[in-house]
Order: sequence, then structure tokens, then C-alpha cells
Amino acid sequence: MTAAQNHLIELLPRRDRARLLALCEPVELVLGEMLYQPGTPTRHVYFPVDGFISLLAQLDGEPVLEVGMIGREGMLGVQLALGLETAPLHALVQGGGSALRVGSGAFRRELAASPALKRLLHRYLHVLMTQLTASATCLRFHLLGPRLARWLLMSQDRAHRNHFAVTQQFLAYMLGVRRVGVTSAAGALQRAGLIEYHHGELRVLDRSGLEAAACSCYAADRQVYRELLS
Amino acid sequence: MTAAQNHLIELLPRRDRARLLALCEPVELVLGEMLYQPGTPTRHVYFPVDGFISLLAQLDGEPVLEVGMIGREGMLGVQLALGLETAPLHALVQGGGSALRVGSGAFRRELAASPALKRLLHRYLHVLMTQLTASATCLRFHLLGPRLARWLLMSQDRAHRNHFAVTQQFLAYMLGVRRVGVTSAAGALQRAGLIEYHHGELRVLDRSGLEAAACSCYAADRQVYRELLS
DNA sequence: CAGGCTATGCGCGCCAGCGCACAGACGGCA
DNA sequence: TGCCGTCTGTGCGCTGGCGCGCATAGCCTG
Repeated sequence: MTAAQNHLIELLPRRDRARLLALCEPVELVLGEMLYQPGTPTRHVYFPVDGFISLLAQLDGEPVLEVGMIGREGMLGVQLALGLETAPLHALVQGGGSALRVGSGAFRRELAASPALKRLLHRYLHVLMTQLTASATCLRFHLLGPRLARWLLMSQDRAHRNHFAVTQQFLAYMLGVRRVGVTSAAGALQRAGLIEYHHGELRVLDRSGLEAAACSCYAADRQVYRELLS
Repeated sequence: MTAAQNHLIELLPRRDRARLLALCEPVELVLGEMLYQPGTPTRHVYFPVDGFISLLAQLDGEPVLEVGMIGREGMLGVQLALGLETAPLHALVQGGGSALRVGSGAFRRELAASPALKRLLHRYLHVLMTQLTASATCLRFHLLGPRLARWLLMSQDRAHRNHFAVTQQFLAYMLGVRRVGVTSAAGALQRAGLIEYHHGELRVLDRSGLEAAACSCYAADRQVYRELLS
């Protein structure tokens, strides 16, 4: 607890947290790394600290759409708390940085030993389900511009920086639209002075402006976390 | 196990099943009834037998889109297995019929007493999450026609009849589109001889034809259940 | 510094679904 | 029998996003 930590771990009671931390191994999340593939066994769970991870839904085997984001406020691999052996979704490192990693066997044993951990992960599962639901409605009812603004805000929250590496092609991929769509939406945000970008480097200039441009899903998402973290 | 039963209950070991059944109270699900409202306490859980239930996502408080369907193969109220007190989504009776109901207090106690029940609900939670994810991708990438065909098939599977009461207005509501959109999509299916409908009564004429017309999400959804029921 | 790769920008025709408005058809009720 | 509410069908102009193809511009590497 010297430096920044993963929020889920911090929410554990002291003894449970100490036991879990003893199992943790620090790792570096590398931008672009695919941590999970659906159907393959889960070897580790990850507690991001500085890096963050996108959950990608697949269609006919190909990952096509982001349905969830995991940063310091969450973890990758909750499915172990449901007794699931394999990953349900693709997990892509979207922002490089540090994380803590636990082998799935050890994590399962700890899960059996710590009711507090189990309760916590149950709550986090609920958060994830809310994110999935929100993905669906947002996708259906909101225009690309506000969705992009929301995505940038959510990324910034998890990256803990106001600039990060994303190409328009990548954004298009996450949002499930054409690259050209992103070109025009992002161009609008840039002309409005809310962001600036250049060859795969994007910087947020006006956070509150972005918040005003984002769809209601951003506020709703934060609200769910606030309820979880109480 | 005389007559038809709820599949989840049938999957329980004999003793756990008997204990749960002792808590169950038979109820009639009435078409159009709203069983849950998000944020309000969960008073009962439901195991549909003949009736079935839609899970509706909300946007700014209003239910706007179906993100899950619960029939004999599932249950309403799994959130109790995550220790959640309140309902996360609207739950609307979409097909009238019989169900078994358990008070939430009794159910929670039984959950604590039966590891088998807990394991089973954990697997079912995974199925629900898969449904949520599929809702998002299907919504984004599939046209209305195939989505409608899929919806009809999923309803028929849960209604155990080849006809049921739905207006185009209602379908539009579930699928998140205009009524007029449904008019043309359903009209096409009717002209193709796959369904016929008349004043809120819809009948499936050619099931395999509908399956061919439906998007891949239908097959994917069944696959997940097959894996769960093994 | 030349050449190639990547990131970004733009134009074009197209179409699914939107909002709006209105019209016919059926059914239940007085 | 007539009336009214509900369900269904149609027309019309609009637009967000699609697919495709091409142009520029910055970066990296040889």
C-alpha cells in the first residue's frame, strides 16, 4: 500500500488482502497483448494497477466489439468466481502498465478460503453485467460522437494519464464502426478543442467539455462504481 | 417430476431439489406483469415452467430494449446468488403460464445450505452474461429481419407453443426499433410463408425456415445452453 | 535522403432505419 | 347496428453509418 494499488484488493479486509498479495506477482501489461482467448483455460487472473484491459465480444469467432473495460477499479478473470475454467471473452491490453497477477489455481484456493474475497468479486460481477447491458443500449441508441467521447473518458480514467496511444483504426474496432466514421467524429471533437491527436497519440485537452459531449452512459457507469465502492 | 418442470431445478441433486421444491409455491405468470423494477428489493425468485419472462435494459430510467429471455431453462432472480438485494433490470412477463416462486429470504437460506444450488446458479449466471454480450453484438451487426426471426424462435422455445400473443408494437419495443420496421420485417417473413399473424396473434408455420432466416446468434445461444446442461 | 509503411482525410453512391402522418381493417362493446 | 380503440399497412423525406477507393502526410528504416 505504499504506492498506487488495485482498488479491489484495497477493499479487502487486512488479513485477506495480505494473503492475496502474498500470491500476487507483479507483471507488466504490454500494449496489444491478448491475455485471454475465449474457450482457452484461464491460467492467471490480473489486477491492473496502471495498465488497463478491454473485453471484446466475438461474432463467429472474431473479436469485433468492446463490451467492457478493466482498470485499477477491477480485475480480469472474475469468471473463476463462477467456477468457469475458460475465458468467456477476448481480453486485450489497451493501455500498457503494471498489474498484479495470480495463478488460477492459487486464486481458486484463496477464493475458497476467503468469504470476503468471494463477496467482493460477486459485487464486481454485478458491475461487469451492468457494463454489458450498458454496451447494448448505448450501441443501439447513441450516436457515434457521444459514444466516442464516453470511450475516451473511460480510457482516461483507467490510464491515469491525459494522453494515450490509439489509432483511429483501433477506435473504430472498439466501437464497432468504420475507421472513417471515427475520422469524422474525432475530427469534430478536435475542432471543438476537446482533444488533439497525431499519429496514434491522443491527448485530452478539455475533460469537462468531453463529459458534456459524452452520452449519459458515462455518468451511469461511474454511478455503478460509486455504489460498489461504498 | 410428474409433469413438465423447470430445468434448473431438475439439474439439482435429489435431496437439494426436494428441499428447494418444498420452498416453492406455484404461481401463474400473467402476460404483461412487471415482476421486477430496477432498484427495488427482490421479494421472490421465479422458476418458469410454462410462462416466460423478458429482461429489459433501461436508458434514463425507461425500459427500452430486451437483453435477455428466461423460460423453463432458467430463472429470474439470480442476482441473489451475487448477494444483490435489488433487481438490476426490468422483468416483464412475455408469455403467460405457470411458474414456481420462492421468497427471497428462504431462497437465500437455501443458497447458503446447498453448494450444488450455488454452483448451478453460477453456471446460469454465466449463461446470462453470454446473453447480454450476444445482445450487444447482435444489435450492432445484424439486420432487423434476422433479429426478428431469432426473437421468434427464442420465444417459441420458451413458450412451448407455435403461437403466441404479440403485437408489432410490442416486438418493436423488444427489438428497440420502430413499429413500422417490424411491419416490414414481419411482412417479409409472412410473405415467405414462415409465420402468419393477425391482430396480436402470431403463429410459426415453418420452424426450419425461420432458423435459416435467423442470425447466427440463435444457434450460438442454444450452444451455450447445451454446454450448461451437460 | 529515398522509399515504404502507417495514420489520417475526403468523396461518392447506397441503404437500413428514423420521424411523421395518415388510412384501412378488425374486434369488442353499447 | 354503429362506434371506437387497437392493430396493421403505406408513403415520404431524412440521416447516420456503410463500402469502396484514393490522396496526403508523417514516421521509420535502410
